[in-house]
Amino acid sequence: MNWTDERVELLKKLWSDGLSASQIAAELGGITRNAVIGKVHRLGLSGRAKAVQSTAPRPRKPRAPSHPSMVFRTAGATALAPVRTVDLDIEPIIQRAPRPMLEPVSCERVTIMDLRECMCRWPIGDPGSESFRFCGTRSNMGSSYCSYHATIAYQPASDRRRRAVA
DNA sequence: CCCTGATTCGC
DNA sequence: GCGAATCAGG
Repeated sequence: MNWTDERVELLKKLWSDGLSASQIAAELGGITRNAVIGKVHRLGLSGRAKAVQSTAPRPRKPRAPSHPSMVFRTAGATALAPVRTVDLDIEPIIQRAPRPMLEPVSCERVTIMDLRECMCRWPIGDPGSESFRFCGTRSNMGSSYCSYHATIAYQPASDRRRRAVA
């Protein structure tokens, strides 16, 4: 890979923009960060005004499932059926935070549309995240069996007057 | 250990 | 001139 004028100009730009050598190397492609640094020095570009972010903006690791039933197995060591979820345009409000569940729940899952007050239900994921969902079971397990279910309310984000409680 | 830039030195 | 190897630092 040779240093064409085009690549050198891009290198200058990215370097002045504060990108790290490895980032620039990835951007240019087919080159190592050492090559970038070497070139930068040969061009006399070293000594940037500011090293952008000393704290690396690392992507966050995905969190663990928010409900034990996502990972629990039944007594027979049979994996639970995949949780059925529904993608709704809702604005959830958790009125009581979930606590660890006492027992694994193995029963039919329902969407938030079918949730009732008596049902075991819980949020999935972090409120505010795109992947946030509600899930519940159709059986009436109640809090004596499942201490994890949360008392939740939701309202359509598009129409907050039509507030409903699940 | 991960990352960073700086430097050296054989090619 | 190039860049891998190496170094020093956060």
